[in-house]
Amino acid sequence: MPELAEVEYFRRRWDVGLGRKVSAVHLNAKARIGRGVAPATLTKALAGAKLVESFAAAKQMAFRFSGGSWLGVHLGMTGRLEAGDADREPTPYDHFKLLMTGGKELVFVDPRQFGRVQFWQGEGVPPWWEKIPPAILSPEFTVGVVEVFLRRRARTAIKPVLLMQERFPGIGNWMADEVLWRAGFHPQAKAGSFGPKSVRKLHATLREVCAEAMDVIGKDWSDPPDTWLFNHRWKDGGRCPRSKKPLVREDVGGRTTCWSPERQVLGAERR
DNA sequence: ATTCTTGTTGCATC
DNA sequence: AGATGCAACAAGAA
Repeated sequence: MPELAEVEYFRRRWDVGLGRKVSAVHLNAKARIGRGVAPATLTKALAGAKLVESFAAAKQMAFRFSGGSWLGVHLGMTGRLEAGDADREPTPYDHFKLLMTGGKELVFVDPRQFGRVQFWQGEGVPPWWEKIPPAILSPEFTVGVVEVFLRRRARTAIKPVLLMQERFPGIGNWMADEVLWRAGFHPQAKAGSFGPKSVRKLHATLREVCAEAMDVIGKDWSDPPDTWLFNHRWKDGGRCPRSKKPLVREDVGGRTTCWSPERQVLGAERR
């Protein structure tokens, strides 16, 4: 579920822990989400540490604690962050939990366990955090870098290309479909067939969808308006909010993809 | 019962 | 060497 804006939303759910100290750490050692992290190391470093600040970038989060300790969280497909008091009803998938002063609990819930936690202690930001490419909403995300990347992935359909985190950090399945639908490009158009005008259009639409998603979903997970593809994409018999014609759902590059055949025609990207 | 899933990675192949 | 495609991970939901 979690893409760019949902990740930002979940980051804020742990804000209740800011300024509080960790009184206990629970990591389910058998859960896949903790692969590579020793529960004892985590407990030793975090117990008594104060949660100082948090960050979200792409589909990742980082939580900084006093003492130079960093917790990284990736939510995978079904992960979510919750916060509650001591009387919070546990779920069977509370694989990681921080008990905080004041009786607050910060919980990482993930049924499928494609998500993960990471830990790092040292000067500055963790190495894995530094490797996250420039955000789509940052000045470094230029038309030029999009153009170069599309050329490099020339023979791949544009849909799976938009899912590549190395260039489009935070874009997931629904955002990729939303972008292509708004920009009017067929998901199976080859990345290499995009002309200069279309690359500019794609770049601008990526920015637009990211900004609107952060605004609508990132703040309080409001329902997106019906003018987005988002509200129609999973429904059988769903219709395009612009053309009112039936939407199509089909596998593209291994992922279910929804588009409006009326508006997204192969070849339109050549301009 | 069967097929689906809003993500990533590692591996085989081109 | 770099690009491409796909199975695997796990478990609930439809």
